[in-house]
Amino acid sequence: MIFGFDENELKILLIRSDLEIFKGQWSLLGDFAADNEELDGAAYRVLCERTGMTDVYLEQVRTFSKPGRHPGGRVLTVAYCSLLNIEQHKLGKMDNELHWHTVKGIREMAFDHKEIMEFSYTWLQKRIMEHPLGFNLLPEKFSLRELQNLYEAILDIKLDRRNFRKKFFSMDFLIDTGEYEDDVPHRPGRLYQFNFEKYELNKRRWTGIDF
Amino acid sequence: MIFGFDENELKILLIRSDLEIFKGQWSLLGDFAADNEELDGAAYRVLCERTGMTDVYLEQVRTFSKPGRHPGGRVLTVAYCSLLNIEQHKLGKMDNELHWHTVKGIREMAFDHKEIMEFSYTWLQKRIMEHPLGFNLLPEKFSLRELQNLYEAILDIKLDRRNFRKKFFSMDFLIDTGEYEDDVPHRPGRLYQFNFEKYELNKRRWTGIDF
DNA sequence: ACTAAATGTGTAAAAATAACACACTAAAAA
DNA sequence: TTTTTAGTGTGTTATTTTTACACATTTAGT
Repeated sequence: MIFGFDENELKILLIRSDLEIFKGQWSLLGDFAADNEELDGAAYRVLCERTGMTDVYLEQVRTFSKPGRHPGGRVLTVAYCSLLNIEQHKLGKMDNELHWHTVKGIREMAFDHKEIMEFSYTWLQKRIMEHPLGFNLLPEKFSLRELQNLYEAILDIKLDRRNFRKKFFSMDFLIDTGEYEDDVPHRPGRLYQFNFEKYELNKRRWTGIDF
Repeated sequence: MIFGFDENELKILLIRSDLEIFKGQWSLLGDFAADNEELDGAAYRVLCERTGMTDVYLEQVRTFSKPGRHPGGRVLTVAYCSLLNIEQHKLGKMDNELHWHTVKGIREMAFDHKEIMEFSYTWLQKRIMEHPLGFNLLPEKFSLRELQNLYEAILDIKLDRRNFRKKFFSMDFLIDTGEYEDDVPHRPGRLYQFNFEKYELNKRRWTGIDF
């Protein structure tokens, strides 16, 4: 499950299924693990191979094991969730078979991947409430508005501007970089702070997913 | 990971390792899944075979996959967590090779089972804060004191009597059965309510682990 | 008879969360 | 050029949740 965030929507990276019976359907990225490969490493390998990116958030979600879930025989799938900056990925050359889909818009998928996706999405919604993972979906520097849009998209709810800001500042993860974004069209509003002042993650205070 | 609760301590059911190199060490209960078996079902099968019990809480925790974690070759372990009423289990004839250990007292285990146990224990501590799972470790009818002792043992903290009671009553999961326990030595205290009045789970209100 | 340990009970403080309004700015529309 | 619309900045209050806390009472143990 490779998630990205673009145009204020949560996206997921999919590939066209290469199996005849799932022709035209989309499937999650995956691969078989080598005999001597730890699954964390295998998932990371696939991630890097497919996206060309490194240093990406990745965490195990759950194992799916229904018999018959793969037409070719018995296959267990250990699902991993990854969050990356979609812009950074798009800058590299995009594999032709890969496509970013909106999470909300997907109707049908190959195998039991719809079920896996829905489970992982619910998992992510919960996870993001407990750990500051959202940063991984944004560029290094971002505005509060971008961050709030991200949370609203993932959780599929509206958040209060003031409470959101209060919450994040109280956690003390954000550093005000003092920079402003200038080369995007200005929105209404007095000081542009919310929209254009850039923040970044305070890495001294946040050293991992557990806090 | 088969957890039980006895003598105010969290216990876990272990078996002596049958491998020479782990001689004398304890290991978690497990088995290989059959070719056409869903892992949920396989875990449940092992659970029933070993304990003779049915209708037991069981949930997937995580998959462990380090190469070399099993001397006989590549083995992936999908850990499941089960909570059962230890009294009920003890009433059946106890397999000679099985033994209930205190979770806190275990020093060494076969394979990487110590790591799996610690991960699952942490998982359980978190899980039990979010879902009312504790009931599964107690007999059908139990006192508030038993329930509090259980939470204190699992979380390894002291809880306030009044706040604990308030919390559980506000959740509205408990039914006062009107019964009292008489055949155990009375403890000090005025009305015995906390210690001896029996409650049971309100199954109308609690239909699963998600609430 | 006395001591020790555990009980029953309610309230107040603190912390976290949720709700809310108005003046201001810029873009878009008229 | 004016008007409308949408979006911003800011602080306070109310609500809810969580935590802290004391004393009279009861039984077991000595």
